[in-house]
Amino acid sequence: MKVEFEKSYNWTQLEDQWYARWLKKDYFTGDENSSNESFSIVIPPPNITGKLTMGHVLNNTIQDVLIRKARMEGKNTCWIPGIDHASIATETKVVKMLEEMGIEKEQLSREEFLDHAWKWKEKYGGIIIDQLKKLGCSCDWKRQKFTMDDDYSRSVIKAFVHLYNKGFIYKGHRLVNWCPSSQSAISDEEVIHKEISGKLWYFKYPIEKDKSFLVVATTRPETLLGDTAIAVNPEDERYAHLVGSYANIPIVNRKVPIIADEHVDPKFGTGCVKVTPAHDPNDFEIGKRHDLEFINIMNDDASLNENVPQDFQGLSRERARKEVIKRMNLENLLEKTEDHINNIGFSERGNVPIEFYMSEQWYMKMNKLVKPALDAVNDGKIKFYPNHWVKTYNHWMENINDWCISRQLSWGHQIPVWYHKDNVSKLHVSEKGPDDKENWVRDKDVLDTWASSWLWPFAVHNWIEKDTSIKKYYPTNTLVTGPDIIFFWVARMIMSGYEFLGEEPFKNVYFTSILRDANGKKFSKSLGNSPDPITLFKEFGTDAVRFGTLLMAPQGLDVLFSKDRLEVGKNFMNKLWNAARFTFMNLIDGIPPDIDLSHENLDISDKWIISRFEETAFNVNKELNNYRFNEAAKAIYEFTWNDFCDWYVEIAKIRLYGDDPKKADIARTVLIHVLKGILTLLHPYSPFITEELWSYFKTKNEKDLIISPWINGKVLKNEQVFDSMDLLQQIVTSIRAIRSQLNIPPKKRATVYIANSESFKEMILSFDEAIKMLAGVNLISFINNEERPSKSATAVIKNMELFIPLEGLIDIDLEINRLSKRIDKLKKHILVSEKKLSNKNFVANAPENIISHEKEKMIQLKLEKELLKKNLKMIS
RNA sequence: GGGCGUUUAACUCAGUUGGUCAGAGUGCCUCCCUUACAAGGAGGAAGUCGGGAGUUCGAAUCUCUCAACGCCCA
Repeated sequence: MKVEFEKSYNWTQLEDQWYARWLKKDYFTGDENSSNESFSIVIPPPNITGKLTMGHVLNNTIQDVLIRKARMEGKNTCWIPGIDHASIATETKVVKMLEEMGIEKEQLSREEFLDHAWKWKEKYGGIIIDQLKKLGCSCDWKRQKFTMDDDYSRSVIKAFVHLYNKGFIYKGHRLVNWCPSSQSAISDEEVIHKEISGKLWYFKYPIEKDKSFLVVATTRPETLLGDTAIAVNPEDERYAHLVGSYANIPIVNRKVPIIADEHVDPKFGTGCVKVTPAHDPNDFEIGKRHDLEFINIMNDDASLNENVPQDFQGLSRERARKEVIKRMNLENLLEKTEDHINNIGFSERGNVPIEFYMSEQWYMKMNKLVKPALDAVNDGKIKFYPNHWVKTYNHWMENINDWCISRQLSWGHQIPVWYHKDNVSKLHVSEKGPDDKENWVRDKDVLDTWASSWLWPFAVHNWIEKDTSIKKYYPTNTLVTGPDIIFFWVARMIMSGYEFLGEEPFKNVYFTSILRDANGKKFSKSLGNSPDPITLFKEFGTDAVRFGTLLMAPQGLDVLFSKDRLEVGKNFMNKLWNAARFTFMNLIDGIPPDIDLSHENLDISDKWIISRFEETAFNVNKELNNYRFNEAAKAIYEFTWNDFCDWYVEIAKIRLYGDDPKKADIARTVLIHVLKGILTLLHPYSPFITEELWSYFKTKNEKDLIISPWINGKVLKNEQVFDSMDLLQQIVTSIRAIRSQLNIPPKKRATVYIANSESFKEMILSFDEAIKMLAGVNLISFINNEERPSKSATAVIKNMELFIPLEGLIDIDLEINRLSKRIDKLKKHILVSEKKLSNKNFVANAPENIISHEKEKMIQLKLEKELLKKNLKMIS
């Protein structure tokens, strides 16, 4: 047992100390040989380019709460951490770094580039892991995985080959979402649609047969250079006579057909559109239907290629747009320009508008993978919290498109497909590759990062060897992640789980809140509005940040984050620290002798605080089981502050400072018992401070808090105790209110007279001392109805009247005012009550208990009103 | 255009199967540096529960409708 107790909690030192001890004691490591029930979580692997954000704090604290609680419950816990190689993001960073060193990626061989990338990973990839440790995450670090570890990579390749052999993976030549910044294809999910205010240009295209013009509206003038048709709606009578004839594309001077296609919206622009099959998905379909020419006019970086007139070649798309407009204007072919709101797709990573680009890519067929994944969620095998995400999930799954999985990058898992040198159409697909490697060329592309991380729940184990850990820890219990990656990751993990292991990857999915700043703006790097968690840890203490963050994050709603709200957490930690310090300071010879609380003669406050604690523990469990982390935190907070500190500790002082050592020991024992209970319940939220405080009170036989038994709590039927405490609190609060409102100086002791006290007299006598201490009273005197003191402030509790004589103490007018206000309020409530009870329908239809309750309520209200009126008369 | 969510005190949120004077924290006002804690204690003011309609004896709660805001999809 410790001897000193600092005046305030000094977290900076203690956090690191405790974390080091937990690691040393190996508390975080899952035991594959344990026969205890398993409880496992896989971390959503943060990106190696990333630093800890408040989003990570929220997400990982929740996982830590789950895993710490399970550990205390005696389960065989395993929280598997790791990081994600993040193809595009990492490659972008490495390319940039190389540029700064004066090296062009193109100058390097694949191997040389990867060498640089690996070095970069070694240098920066571990930052976020260290930060997670600062946060206190109790991950099984011995199992830490990286998505490009050897065994993990083999799993990814194995999965590809498996799906290829099943016919689920194919190569397709079509329009893809192209990111000109990373110069790679990206999937539909990586395209972010934004509304941008732009323009609509009206161009005149000469009609071949009669030298008149056809006006088309376009948002993308530069694609004119790749137009191969003009299209109108077949129902559109304005243009019916032109269908089948030809127009001339200005600048390029190309003769193109005027066609009719149902896809054309007659209400858009002039009802007449230009068709650029190689650069627009709708036009691509039109092109196929009408057998049009597909002219690709762009390079990989979206500059114009050799398929456009010489003076446009090499121009950026932005430049080309200006030039086309200029030329059209010069030739008098620009009819007008209108403002227009454009829905533009941006590349998620590159943050530039995407192009639709014709290219050959690898796709994964989704239709067969979807079914078991859809069923699992809809049959409740996998539960979502909040449940409403099921609808979003279903909608996406039911309208799923094939998944473009190839990326034109080097950093990632290279696609295990080889093309024969003599005949490119001859493919080899396998994990090992062809035996005669010299005759084959491997596909240069790598897989979409999500096509590796969708295997995460089982590839973190040695899936290929099927080692014991996969049996122990798959399926996992809960996935905690943001709703923004429900399609990218959650849905795909469910599909892969069923496809490869025939079982769901997790039983529950908790979708976290989205963090916003105080103005409701989403936290983002580009806005720079996201606070640095490490700075916050230093300023408030990590426990306070964890607790405060969870306290402000309601299930299913966004979080408006502000530092002020972390103050709540910090103050709470201070309160807890001081409650423990108080308890500790009152232990005379260390922890009191072993007192069996179930047999000792406890006083009402003891019984009350123990019952309230059990009830709180019960509620905390209930809330946690429903993933209501804010509610559970609130329950601990309110119990600790309002019940334990404000009432129990204050009442206990009577015995601690009294002269009966036996009674004092009982109070000490209860204080320690409840305090340790609070530490237990709070530990998952705030592990450092609770472990530290625990160390002051733990007995020789007890372990560190992190592995001490969890408390489930129970609801004790203890009405007498609750009624007594309720009465005490009412009396104290009423007296305090009178004192405060009538400006009775705090040091001035008051005398309280109680009339009509028969039924409560004994109860009141039993906590006579508590009332005196808590309410600043020197004498409590029971009186008859006839001897009511004149000139008193009064309160009515149950049917008792409390009198505090005013003579010499205060201003009578204040009391007159106070009583009048209360009487007005009572009148209002009585009116409502009377109206209800005089309603025949109410009396006839409402259940008996409601009616009797209403009657009783009205009697009480009336009684209080009458008594107060009487007293008002007496003093005025 | 389709879907989802939100709307309760100045702010952030609770409010379970409809019935108990509609609650909490922060902020605000008053008093108090009382020997665990001023990062604290005591008290107080503050709400036509987004608008409208309906169901019901009774609606913050159920139904419909309108509105505003946010997110996702097309």
